[in-house]
Amino acid sequence: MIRDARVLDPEFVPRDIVHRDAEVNALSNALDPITEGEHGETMFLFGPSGTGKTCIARYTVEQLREAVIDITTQYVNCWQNYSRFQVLYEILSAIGRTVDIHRQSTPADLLLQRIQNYDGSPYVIVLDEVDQLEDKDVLYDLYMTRGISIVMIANREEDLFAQLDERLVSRLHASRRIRFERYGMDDLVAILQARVDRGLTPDAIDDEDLRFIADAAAGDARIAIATLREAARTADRDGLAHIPSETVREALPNARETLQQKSLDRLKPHQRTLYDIIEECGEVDPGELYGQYQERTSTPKSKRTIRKYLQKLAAYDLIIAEGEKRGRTYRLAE
DNA sequence: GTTCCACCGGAAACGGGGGACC
DNA sequence: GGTCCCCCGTTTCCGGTGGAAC
Repeated sequence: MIRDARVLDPEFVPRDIVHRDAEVNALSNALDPITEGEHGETMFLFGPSGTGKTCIARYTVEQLREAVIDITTQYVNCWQNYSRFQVLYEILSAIGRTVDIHRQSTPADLLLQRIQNYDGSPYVIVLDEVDQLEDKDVLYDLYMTRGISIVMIANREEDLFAQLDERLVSRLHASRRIRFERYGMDDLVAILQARVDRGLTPDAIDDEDLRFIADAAAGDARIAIATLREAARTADRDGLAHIPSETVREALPNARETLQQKSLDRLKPHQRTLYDIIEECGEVDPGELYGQYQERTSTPKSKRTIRKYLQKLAAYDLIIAEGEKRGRTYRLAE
């Protein structure tokens, strides 16, 4: 039944984008000067998870690569590459100047210097999850580097700008922003249908079941595609030529669990302990949480480190930190 | 209204690990 | 081998803040 499993991969970038024409056009226009050998505009893409920001950025950059023969591009996930050094290293690696760079001892300033000295083809950098960068000053350095066009992706505009210093805010104030709203029901159905057409055999799934998935995903394309993938894999494993409705319904919780498990797998052991405690307690205040954490760990980290871990868990959407300061409690995300 | 205190989060310091240089 | 420099995870310090107790 599965003709092309890549299409069902959450990272897959389709050849044709459905229902994001305005966003694609806005980003294409901003980067269009590059086709004339000029500099692209600095862009921000804002919106909730699963609204297609990363997909649109990758797609548009790919289109640009097809239009411009001589161009360099790099996608950097600032979640995985959150330090100044890591970001600069990723950017430098795309222009092949990292051979003699050592991750433990080379000064980050040397990496920046090499990027600033780069005088090759136009360079487009996509910085995904840019709000997860620990050192935001690197954005200023990159902004001031000529020959580089930057596309930055984050969930919430207010949260990102609250983290930037005034110098950066004033520079980036004029940058263009594209806001991504949650997908509507019909949009999600169309996205799923496009994946079905390319990835599955004809009539592999009923329209009604596609609508069920779209409805249950509540505007989040990640969940919708993961559910389709889960259902298709189950039916394929069972040797079926058609995905039964009950398989689709069973796939939904499994898909959510798979997405959540991916986040859980990225946690360090101490972070996982914290998650387990919060899961068992339902809702817990910081004092109680740290007390239980100390009991379960032979070499507990400091309270400050635990607060950093909890911030990470919240940023992963695994937990919710409710209230401020002393009135704060932690509980699992829905 | 005031005081106390738990908690948050920024900044600086610390220490381990690793490469470069002499 | 010793020293220096750097990155990075962690700890320490501390000012700010909101809720509880008085």
